[in-house]
Amino acid sequence: MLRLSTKGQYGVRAMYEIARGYPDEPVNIKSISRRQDVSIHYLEQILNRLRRAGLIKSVKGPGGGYLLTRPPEEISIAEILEELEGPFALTSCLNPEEGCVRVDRCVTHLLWKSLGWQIESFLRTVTLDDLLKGFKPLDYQTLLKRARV
Amino acid sequence: MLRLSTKGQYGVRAMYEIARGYPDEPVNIKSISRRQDVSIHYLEQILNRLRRAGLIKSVKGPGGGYLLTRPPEEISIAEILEELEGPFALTSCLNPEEGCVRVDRCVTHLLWKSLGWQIESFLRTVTLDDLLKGFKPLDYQTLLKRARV
DNA sequence: AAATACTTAACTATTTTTGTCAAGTATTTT
DNA sequence: AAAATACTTGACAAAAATAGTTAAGTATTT
Repeated sequence: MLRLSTKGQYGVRAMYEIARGYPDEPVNIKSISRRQDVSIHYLEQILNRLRRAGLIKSVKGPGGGYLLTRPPEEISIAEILEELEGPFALTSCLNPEEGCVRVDRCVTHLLWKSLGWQIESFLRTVTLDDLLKGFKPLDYQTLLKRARV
Repeated sequence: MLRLSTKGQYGVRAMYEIARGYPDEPVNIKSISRRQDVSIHYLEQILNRLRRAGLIKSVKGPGGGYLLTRPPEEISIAEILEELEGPFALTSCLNPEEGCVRVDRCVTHLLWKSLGWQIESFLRTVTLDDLLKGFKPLDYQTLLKRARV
């Protein structure tokens, strides 16, 4: 249930590897593949989307690879996942493109929407920099502070 | 991404209908099907699992149907979803039955685990009674209080 | 010119989801 | 006892999503 696809998982792990080279050491796809146990071809597919989204840029030629376009502390996990997996809509009726025909009568609509908010706001508080420093679950106090509630 | 299956969605909606009959009015499958637009056969499959899990009981014969085994305020959405979709493990490596071979090296392991906790603890604070009363997203203060942080 | 490295599109196997179908069993009412 | 109502169970199957592979490039630096 509520499973994250491998695309999202691999994408975050790849971004972690690229973040390690920030700000000026391009990380090539082969080393990401080796360190994270993901096939080069599959990574290409994933990194392509992240590049088009502007989260990373590529450097061609020998010694080339991928670089973050912004500092690790400014890139949240939510951003990465949104690019690879779309909006945080837990049900198809919450997807802006599909819509819901029974919103009015639906007793669970707000529930799933709230859960989506919870997930999204949590993931917005976690950045690549947190992963670099060795992510530890944050206590509620810190979470609240970061979420500016 | 992170999509809830229809089984989980329909299950919660069916439980809502059954909760409306609490404590002594059995709700038959046909009326759940009609009110929630879900096929009878599919509902049978879902209600069967919930019954085996002890969340509901069935009454046979004319006038029969399904009844909650506990008051609506004691049955959380988390309980229902766990029965229908398994544990809140966002990645297969977090599933107790599968396990993870690279926990030590995995930089995202704790992240997904924390997210799972967030989701689960949120859903534990929402009960069928909340749905009956018309669920409104709770503010953080109330959430914290309910979660006994 | 050669080596390194990224780019893109098309394709496919596998798995999961979302149901349906069929053949029951159990209980109550008349 | 018979009929009606209602739940019970397991097997099966179509459709969609996921997870990846293959192939044929293009771009840049040394």
